[in-house]
Amino acid sequence: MITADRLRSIAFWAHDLNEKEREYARRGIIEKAFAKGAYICHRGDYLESWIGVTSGLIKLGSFSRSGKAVSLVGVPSGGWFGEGSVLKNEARQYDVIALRDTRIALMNRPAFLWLFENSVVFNRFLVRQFNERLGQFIALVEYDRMLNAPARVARSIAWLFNPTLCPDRPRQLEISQEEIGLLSGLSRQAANASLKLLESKGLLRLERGKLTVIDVSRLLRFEE
DNA sequence: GCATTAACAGCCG
DNA sequence: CGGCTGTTAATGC
Repeated sequence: MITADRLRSIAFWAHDLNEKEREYARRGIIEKAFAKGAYICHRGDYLESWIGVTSGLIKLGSFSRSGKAVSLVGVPSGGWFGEGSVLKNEARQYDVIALRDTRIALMNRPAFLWLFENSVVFNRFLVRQFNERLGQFIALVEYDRMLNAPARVARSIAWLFNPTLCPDRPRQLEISQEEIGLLSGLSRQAANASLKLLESKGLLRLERGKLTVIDVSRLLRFEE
């Protein structure tokens, strides 16, 4: 179980809840650490928790029948995901992998369902969250069929900075170019070339193991 | 053509 | 040293 202070710092959605609701949330949450490369869950698992990334970076993805990795979307520190699987009480649709050492928060299903049944504010949050994810997944269709490498990298990064899914993210993100490649479904070398192009266009700034986003909305629309 | 893997040198913490 | 980056060469769809 976590403290009220801890809840405030890891759960942006809890800010507008009333005291009783926050208390239910707090008591339903534990934290766990995962090493770089570890699976947080596999597709097909019944993981009965709603998950928040409290530090580090994870990736939602899966494997095609041929064994090829399909990367869907990254979730950076501050983001929460998996509400669909908890609500429907169904198996996870995707593998979840820690791209670097990562801490996650797990809210158990009873706590989640209590908030779902009792809190209007929490439900408003959920609707916004679902809506935003739906937009991302629709954009993913375009992503595969129409976009070249730099545009893919641009979107993969921009999605990490989605202000609804991950509000108040610092513009600077600790992420290596290899991890960008994993998120974008590209090799490290291809990610490197794309990143340099995006930097030359003034959309972001590169440092060793870090990047700073300069213009999220241009990244989101970038095509070349 | 475009992206991938392999390989290597340079750099930085 | 070990991890990250920038680049090139060879290969594949």
